[in-house]
Amino acid sequence: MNDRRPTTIIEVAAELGVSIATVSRALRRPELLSEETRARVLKAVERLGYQPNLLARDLRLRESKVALVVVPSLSPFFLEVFRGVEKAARKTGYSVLMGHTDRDPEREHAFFDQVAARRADGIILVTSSHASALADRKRLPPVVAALEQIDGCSLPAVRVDHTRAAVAATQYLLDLGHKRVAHISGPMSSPMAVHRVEGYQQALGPSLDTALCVEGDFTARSGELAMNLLLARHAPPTAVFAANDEMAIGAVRAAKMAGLRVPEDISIIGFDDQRIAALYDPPLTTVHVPTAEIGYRAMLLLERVLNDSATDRDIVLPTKITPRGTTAPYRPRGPAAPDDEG
Amino acid sequence: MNDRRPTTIIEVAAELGVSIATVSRALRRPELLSEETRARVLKAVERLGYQPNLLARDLRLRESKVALVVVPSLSPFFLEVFRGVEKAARKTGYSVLMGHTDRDPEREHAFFDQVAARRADGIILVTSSHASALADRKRLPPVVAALEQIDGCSLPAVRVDHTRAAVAATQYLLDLGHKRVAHISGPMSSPMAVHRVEGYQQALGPSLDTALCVEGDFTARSGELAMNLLLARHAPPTAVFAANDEMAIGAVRAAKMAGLRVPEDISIIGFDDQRIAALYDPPLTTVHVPTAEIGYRAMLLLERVLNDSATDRDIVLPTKITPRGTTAPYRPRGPAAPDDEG
DNA sequence: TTGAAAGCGGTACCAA
DNA sequence: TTGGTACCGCTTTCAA
Repeated sequence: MNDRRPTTIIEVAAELGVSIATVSRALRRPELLSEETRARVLKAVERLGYQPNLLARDLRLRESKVALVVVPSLSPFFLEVFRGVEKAARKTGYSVLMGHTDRDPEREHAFFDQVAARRADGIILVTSSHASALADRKRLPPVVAALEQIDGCSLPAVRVDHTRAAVAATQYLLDLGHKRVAHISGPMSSPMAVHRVEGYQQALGPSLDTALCVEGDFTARSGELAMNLLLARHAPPTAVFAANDEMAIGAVRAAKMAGLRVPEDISIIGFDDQRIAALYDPPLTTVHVPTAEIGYRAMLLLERVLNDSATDRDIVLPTKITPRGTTAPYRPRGPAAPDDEG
Repeated sequence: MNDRRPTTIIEVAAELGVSIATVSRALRRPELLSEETRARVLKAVERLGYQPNLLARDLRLRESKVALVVVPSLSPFFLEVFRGVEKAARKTGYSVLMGHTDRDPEREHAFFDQVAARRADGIILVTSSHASALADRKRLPPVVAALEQIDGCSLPAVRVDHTRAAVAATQYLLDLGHKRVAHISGPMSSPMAVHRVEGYQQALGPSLDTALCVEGDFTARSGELAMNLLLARHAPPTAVFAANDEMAIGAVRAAKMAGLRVPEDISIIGFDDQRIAALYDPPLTTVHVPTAEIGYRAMLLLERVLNDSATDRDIVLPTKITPRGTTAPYRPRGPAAPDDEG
């Protein structure tokens, strides 16, 4: 069906009796050609449906104009970052290759190799994994970190301050009057999760009760499990800060299953503000992270890194507590209402 | 920082005093070399950190080993398809480029051009838009349709039968005893949405009430709006089939806001079985679509199309009603419970 | 078993 | 303003 090979620059040139240089110029440096020649060439290009072979062009130009986005997993959360990257890429004429590592260092390496092999010009690393792949590499490809800085490196980065945001989330619950504020963290293998616990701990200071901090793995299921554990404590929390929205939703489910009303009996705050947060019932109070914006800026930053080679910036974007339906001021609870006593 | 240019095949050859052909062979056709030479070359490759330039290789070989996945929008739904594609790609040695069109024909064209320009070998079209870009193209790139066949073409495809699945979904509600079953459809600009309405209509047959069919646009918000409309009818539905999960969730919200209990007062079934469906409260009854599997098979099919050039298959995968918490047998409802009377 | 060399399809320098 | 041509880095005949 598709047996004819694509038109090449040689055929276009032959068709018009001009040199291939002229055809090339008509496309890349039209100002160098006479009005007339340019028009003739362009018309022929159109007629023959000529498309320059990017492989050849890129080989000659030593650049591929593609950016590689590497995410740890294909979740809606990272998808938002990707969306931002893509938008910026379209604006700047880049194509975007996307890959996920499943937190496998071997696969991380494979993506770096893609750059070494010139399939991409640079990498946007949206990863929360340790920079294992980065460490033992002789030659680093151009790379920008998104979402958070890679531990131990000081890459150009576009990110948020996870610790500060976690402090704010915890403080938000404290300000609501809650005394026993628990935390469901992400896996300690994820630096992002670590930074968020640190914020929780900072906010609580000396009043920190380690029994109220349970480790999850960022899935809803783990949030459910963690919540069950917390509710089984003899002094269960009245508020919970979960390190991401999925776990927060799991926690809400577990609370409901245990017969608690959210937010009347227990407050829960998530993190990220994924789409599901606003959609959930009740809508989830959470920390908004400008994911798409991060991706957008990261791509722009990568472009600068690729061009100037001098840029070395660390862009920190603000987060924002977004109150919705899963948090409420603390009110003492019990089997009966307080005024039953009197 | 990264000023040294990458090692080329020439440098490796020079280092060893062999020809570049030998180096190339060590990597691509090792069996042609003597044991000893091969070992020497491989060691030098390792030592120098040589990575063949894929641009050059691809130019020579006239293939890029990249597949382009084109989706209409960056939603978690399409992400699942992508996940499957990526898995198959990894297995078969392809890289995956992803792009979304926002249903803009111009951008669809742009992606086809990427193939014409040899940045990718073929396309996996996960689109529900009309094949506008396909129609007015002289030379079609190798393309596989995923999720559904493109109207008017008969591309190799991996898909589900949307109409049949919609019949089953509607029938499921009917079997539950519901008489007034409404439908919230996707936008009629999407063939997928059209196929799903058709199923709804088929299942209802002559008893179809056009007042019970409202058009949405696949967003939760539109589901909410549609539901409000339906509840305002003087004979409101007792069951609703929404053409995707997001709209179904919007419908559930609207029902709750209107003071109805789901599923006691009204049953709602979605379509797709996105992740959010199982997470929602109550968990959404829906039609399971094997999205990742579709992507996986589509990539495998594309590879065959690219190689054999003879394949022309139409693979239809099964869907499955997945009962969860938003549907229940029909029971007449009123302002008071039935036994309040006695 | 190895080497020499002809491309793959462009870009851009140097001349004319 | 245009043409001739030397690359870009690799693969693969064809010969030795």
